[in-house]
Amino acid sequence: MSEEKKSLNFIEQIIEDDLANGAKVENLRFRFPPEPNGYLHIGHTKAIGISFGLGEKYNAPVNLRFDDTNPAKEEQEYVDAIKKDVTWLGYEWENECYSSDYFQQLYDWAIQLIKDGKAYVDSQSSEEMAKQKGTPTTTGVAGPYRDRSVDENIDLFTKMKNGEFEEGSHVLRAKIDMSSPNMLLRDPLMYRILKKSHHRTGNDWVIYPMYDWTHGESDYIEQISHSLCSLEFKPHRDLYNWFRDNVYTYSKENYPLPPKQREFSRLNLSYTIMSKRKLLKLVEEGVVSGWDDPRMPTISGLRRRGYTPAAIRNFIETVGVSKRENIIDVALLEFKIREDLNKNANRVMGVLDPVKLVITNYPENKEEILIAENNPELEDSGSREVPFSGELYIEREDFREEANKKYFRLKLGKEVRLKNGYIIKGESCIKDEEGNITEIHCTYDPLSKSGSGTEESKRKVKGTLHWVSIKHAVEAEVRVYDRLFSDEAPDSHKDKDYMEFLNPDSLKTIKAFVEPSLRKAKIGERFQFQRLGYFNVDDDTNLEKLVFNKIVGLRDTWAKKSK
RNA sequence: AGACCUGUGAUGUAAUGGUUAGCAUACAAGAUUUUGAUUCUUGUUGUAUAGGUUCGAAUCCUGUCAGGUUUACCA
Repeated sequence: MSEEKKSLNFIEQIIEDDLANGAKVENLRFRFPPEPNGYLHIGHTKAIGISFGLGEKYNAPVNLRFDDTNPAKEEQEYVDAIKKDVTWLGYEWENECYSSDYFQQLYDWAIQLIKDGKAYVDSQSSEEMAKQKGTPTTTGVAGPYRDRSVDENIDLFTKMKNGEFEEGSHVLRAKIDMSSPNMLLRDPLMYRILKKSHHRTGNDWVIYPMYDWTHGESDYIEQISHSLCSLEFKPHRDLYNWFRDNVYTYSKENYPLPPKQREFSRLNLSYTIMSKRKLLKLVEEGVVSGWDDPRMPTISGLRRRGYTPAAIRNFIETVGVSKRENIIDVALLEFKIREDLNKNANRVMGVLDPVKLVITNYPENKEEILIAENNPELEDSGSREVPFSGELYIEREDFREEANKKYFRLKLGKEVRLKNGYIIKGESCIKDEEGNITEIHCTYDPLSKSGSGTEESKRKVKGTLHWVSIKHAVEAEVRVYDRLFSDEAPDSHKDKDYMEFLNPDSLKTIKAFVEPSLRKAKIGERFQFQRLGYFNVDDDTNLEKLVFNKIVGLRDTWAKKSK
């Protein structure tokens, strides 16, 4: 591998600088810390790619840590789904960690902070506290409980822990600075009472630590060197450091390396949304069939749609890392899956919108076996047999009675080639009362068979059509997807709800006919339906029913021009 | 608007004070093609803005403008 002077992104630069300033490469350690309250989406892949990518680059461990401090929203189902998705993407974590495993340590440190006069129990309502907090432009004021004695604080906090108080009656707050320009430093909450069962700790705890108190200290316990998160946590950094520096004075023998937080901009993709809450609503309201609906931007949705881990990882790689807001064109993601599948997916023929084609001079009842290359882009991918006969299906839009020279497909009096087969000439067509074409008649040139080596077989005709032999065709259900939203940034409008932009035609279910070799196709297998696009075999496939998802269409300059 | 962050073609990103600002996607033209695909060639569009520092500025400084974040017992 030629490591051409590949430029470093700003995070890699920070790490290189740290290394140059004495940090040891063997102390590098990263983490990916999802909250198990929903399914991972393409946006998370960026965070995953950054931390696990750094792990691969520096041969450093990367933990998968579940940030499970809010039992009201978190479930084991999500933990399992997240593990499956990260694994599917091809990453291996060093340790599977849970913030809930640190609840006791966090509690012990909280006691020390109280003893040092750096935390206190507040017994007001959240409204009262919010009022005292001030606003970004006005400073806050101290509440009436801010100067409780250490003994009283210890007593109250112990009782909170022991379940002697109701939810909402008391909280533990860090005592920092009510006039800080950073609102997060105006005595942030560390603990609240929550009498809910936790998916891992059950009913052991009735007080739960808040994100800010938990996250940095979890990094610290795991000795994460660089805690990388998205930009909206930038203001939390001061608080991250405040907690870290205090705890460090208590535990530097056990945990010698203080971690540091750095922030990057999150990924946004055009024509979709990236908020777990909003995605959950699509699931709950039945707009989609589930978290893994192929139209969803979730990892599980992309997987079911037929995306490959390689394509997604390449996409993330190409997108890069910076600190500016961005909306990445979904066309880039589509390019990446085409790039992968063009190289790796076998070619087959299927007709999505069939019309009958009869070859009038083809001997009655004759059948032939034609040879078709599996993948001209991949050496040694071999070939397969495709049955041919005098009655075929072709795509309805591949025939016109008459058309101008720009139309390369079948028309009356003109020739095209049937892929892997013969050159045919349009002769006539039959229509029903409404004028719809029901049958096309053509003649073929028996000497023009593909690969036969004859003069005739080498003739150049402009168009080539895909087809299936009616007698041998296999019926299949094909699900054709369009973008879920019609707007480029559906949740960026202040005056309109993202639900207003739902595309009513995002799913079309079609009855199609495919070549018989696909009878043996396995769930998850991907193919290029020639001239149409890439498709995979959906999970709903069973012995009676073959179901395909359209992953993405081929690039189609003709469709663009003919508009 | 207090504080903080960010502004490079249509989109994303690179250039770490030093040649005509690079790459990918997108778009366009041509060649090749038994997929109007692929592949190949070529082309179009950019340093938000005004000053300053410097021999030299996308890069450093200041102002302006624009966008974002920040006032949850969520993470």
